[in-house]
Formats: sequence, C-alpha cells, structure tokens
Amino acid sequence: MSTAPNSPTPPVQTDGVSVATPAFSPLYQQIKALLLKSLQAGEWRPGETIPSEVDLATRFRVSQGTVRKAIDELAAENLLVRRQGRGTFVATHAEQLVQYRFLKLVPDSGDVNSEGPAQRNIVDCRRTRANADVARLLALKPGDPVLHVRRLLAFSGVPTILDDIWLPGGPFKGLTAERLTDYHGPMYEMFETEFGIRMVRAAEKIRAVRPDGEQARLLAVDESTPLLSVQRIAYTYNDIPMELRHGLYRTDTHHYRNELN
Amino acid sequence: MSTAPNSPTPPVQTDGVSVATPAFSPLYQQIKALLLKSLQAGEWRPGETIPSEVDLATRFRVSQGTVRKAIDELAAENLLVRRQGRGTFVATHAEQLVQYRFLKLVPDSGDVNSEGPAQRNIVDCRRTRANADVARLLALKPGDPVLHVRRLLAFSGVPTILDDIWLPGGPFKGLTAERLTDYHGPMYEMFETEFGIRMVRAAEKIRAVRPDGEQARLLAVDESTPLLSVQRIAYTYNDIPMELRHGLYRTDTHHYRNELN
DNA sequence: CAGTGGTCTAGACCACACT
DNA sequence: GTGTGGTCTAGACCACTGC
Repeated sequence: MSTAPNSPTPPVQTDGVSVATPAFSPLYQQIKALLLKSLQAGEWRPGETIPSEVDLATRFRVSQGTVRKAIDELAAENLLVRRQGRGTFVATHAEQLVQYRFLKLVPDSGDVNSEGPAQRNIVDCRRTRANADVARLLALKPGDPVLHVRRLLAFSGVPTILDDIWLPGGPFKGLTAERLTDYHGPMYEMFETEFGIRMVRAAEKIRAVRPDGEQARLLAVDESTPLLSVQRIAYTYNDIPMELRHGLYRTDTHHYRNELN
Repeated sequence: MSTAPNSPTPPVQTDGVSVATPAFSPLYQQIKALLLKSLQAGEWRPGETIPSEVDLATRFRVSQGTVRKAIDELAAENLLVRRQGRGTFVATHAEQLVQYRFLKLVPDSGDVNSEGPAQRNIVDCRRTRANADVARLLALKPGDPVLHVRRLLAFSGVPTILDDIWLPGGPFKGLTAERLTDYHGPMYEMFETEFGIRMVRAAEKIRAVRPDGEQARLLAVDESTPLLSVQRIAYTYNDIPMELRHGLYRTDTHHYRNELN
C-alpha cells in the first residue's frame, strides 16, 4: 500500500480484519465509513476523545494525512470536534456552546443570552400508535408504537414555543413524563445520555398558519395570530429518522434566523 | 520558504509584489486572502476558470498542497467550484443547477422542476432615498440614494411571492424597470453580468405575519391569511451588504425548506 | 516535557476531460 | 496525449495543551 497506493484497491485492514469494498472509493472515504461505523456502534461515546490521528493511521495502515482527510469531513459534518493540542472528540448536544444547535428561533435582540433559560412545561406525554403520516415520516409501519409528547417552552414567562414530538417507541423504551420533567438540560442531550441516541442532522418545513383553539390557549394568543409552523425530522447516523417534531412558534418577540451560503 | 516554511513568516510573494502580514496566519490563509482579493477585483469573472493549482503554486511560490487547501476553503464557501479534469471555476448564479440558490421556498411536492419557470411581474421600480432602517441594514447613511423594486412571482399562474427589494443606488446605477422586465433569468444572475456584483451569502429573518390590504390584493389572498415574512440581507465579497429584500410568501402550496447540520 | 492536532513540502500516481 | 483536479505518502516542523 506504500508503493502502489490503491492500485487494485486492496480492502482496508482494520486490526487485521478485512472489510469488503462494495465499489471503488478513495481510501479516506473508506476510513471515514469505518469511523462512522464505530461512532454508530458507540465505540466512542459523545464527548469522549477518539484515538489520535497517528494511532488511527497505524491501525488502518494508512498515512496520517489520509486519516486526517477522513476526520476533516466528519468534523465538517459536525460529527467530530477537533481541538488542537487535546484531541478529537465525538460531538455532543451537551456542550454549552451548542446547546440548542437545531433551534433557530432567537429573540429579536439577536442576543441569545439576554433571555434566561427557557421554562419547560410538559403538557402531555403518552404512548400511542403511529398514524399513516407519522409512520411515513419516521420510517415506521402504521400502528407501530410511538411516544407522543406535547410541551411548552416559555421565555421570560412568555409562552413562545409549542412542540408536538413523536418518537419511535422501540429506541425510546422507558421514556416517561417524569423523566422528561425531571431532566434539566436540552432534550437532545438527554437522548444521548439516557438512550445513546445522537441527533446528527435535521430537515425542517416551515409555514405560516393560524393556531386552533387549544394551541392558541396554550400559547396565550388570539386564534387569528399568525404563527410559524415548523415541521422537523431529526436523523441519527446513517440518515435514520428518530424524531418527528411539529413546532408552533410565536414570532412577536422572536424570529427564525437562517444563514444562506 | 522551501526549507524553513513560515518561520519568521516572510510575506507571501505575488508576482514579485510583497504583501504585508497584519498578524500571524497560516500560509494557506494568506493565499486564500489573495485569491479572495482577485475575485473581488474581478480578475476572474463568474463562470470563468481561475489558473490551475500548479500555476498558482509557482506564482505564490508555495507547494501545490498549500494552494489546494486555500481553494478547498473557498470551494466550501461556494465562491469557487472545482471540476475534475477541467479546472476550478468562479461560482455564479447563472448555472442551471443553482439558479435559485437562495430561494428556499419549494412546492409541497418537493420537486422544484414540477412547476414551470416563475412568472415575473415588476409591480414598481423607483429611485428613492434610504430611510433609517434601510440605511442601517445596507450600511448606508439615511438619505442615501437607493433603488426600490416591488415584484411579484407566480407559479403556475398563482401569485406566491411578493418581494420588496432595496438596492444601493451607487453600485446599481443604471438599473431600470425596463432592464428588470426584459432580463430573462434570475435577478442575481443579472447583477453579475450587468453590474459585476456577485451575491455570496445571505442572512434571513423569518416571521409569520398578516398582509396589509395592498399585499393581500397582489397575492390574491384574504387579509387574514397568515404569510411568511422573510427579511433577507445579501452580501458580496468581504461581507458588504448589497441587497435588502423583504419577501412575503404564500405557504398554502409551498413551504420554506431548511436543512440543519 | 510528551502528546495532540495544524501546517507545509515534494513527489508519485490516479481519474477525468478535452482535443 | 496533455493538462486538470483528486488521492496518497513520508517526513519535517509549528502551535497548543496538560502533566
């Protein structure tokens, strides 16, 4: 591999175990896939360091530069975090700086720290069965067990976000209203620590809607008040959907911020 | 520079012209800044190729790998586009694939191609003076000349987007309603070809609102219909704001799609 | 100090596109 | 074939962190 790199593409060696190469792909992509598999398998837990670049290079029998490129891509996808002098860490939703990475609603002042922490209120939490829509969006079968959570977030005492959340019953076995209420910290952080499920990316569909009576009551607005409807599907590793969330946002004191590149 | 790379950091040589290094920064960052300056100066126009990596390496007297890393970052920021075997190109809004890169409103079917091209209708176009808000957001002084455009976009005959657009009068001297109406293609493409202004990134603030009477009439909806209010500031190179846009989106047949990472 | 990630080089070869 | 970007290597040194 040192003189004829990637010639007939011999399978990468991982601790002596050869891995099949389904099609041609660069070495660093294969390394990336292997790292991804280890992340998915929980070989290194969120917040922990992964082995150093030189360690990985010798383990995979490639040069450090090749490992580097694989890690670079995973870091660009927010799956890993590099810290010079310290190591490379498995990304987590538990860090102070990225606590609400997926929440794009910010106060109009623009300063997320100006308002204190959100007040959480679990309105409802029950086990039920997936209807056709929920099943389709969560890649389940209609009738499969799901957990439905309705919760209210308030900022400075003003109810601002009403979330309806559907979680697949299997992976989230044992999740109850009590555990939701008692946990202090972001929900995605709890998913990691309590269930080993890490949300990696998400897709949102946004509309302007009017609330129904119940929604208006909970958000303390008139039924004629336009609200932001945000449907989010959050994915774990390998693009597996793990959460369906329907949020209603008040936008009288907050707005949805988006950066386009 | 070949035996003692970056030791006391001698300024990078560009065709023999030395450039001051304000503070310590990696070589590839300096190269990146130089490339950015050339892009900004219009040395290579949108759609054209830039010199090959080896050419740039010899010009800047660095290795190809260093140039590569600089280009990699510019490509990641969508300022350049790499095409294997052909070269590296200055990104443009004129390519078919990225025509409406900043427009996140898609039909509910999800298939952007299912609907034909948008029907454009310039409702209004006039030169005026920036009020306090417009001036602040465009980094102008109140009273500075600006161009105000109001236009309507319809899909399959249904009016869907009402845009109010403010452009700084200086850079867009000579832009008239006729040129807007006659131009066939995305507005940002025209900005590039006619005015040499390339929009590089943008920031949006989204709210749910009710339209006023005039807006409702133009969009053919009731005044009680909730609409998406999207305020966009678009920037050219070096984070200079060049457009303020206030869009009103109907979300009965379309939705705003966002990907979170 | 040792260990980590970060930068830089020089050279080889591969994959792709155009002519 | 020639020229382009893409991959991979081996080795050197720098910058930062923590013991």
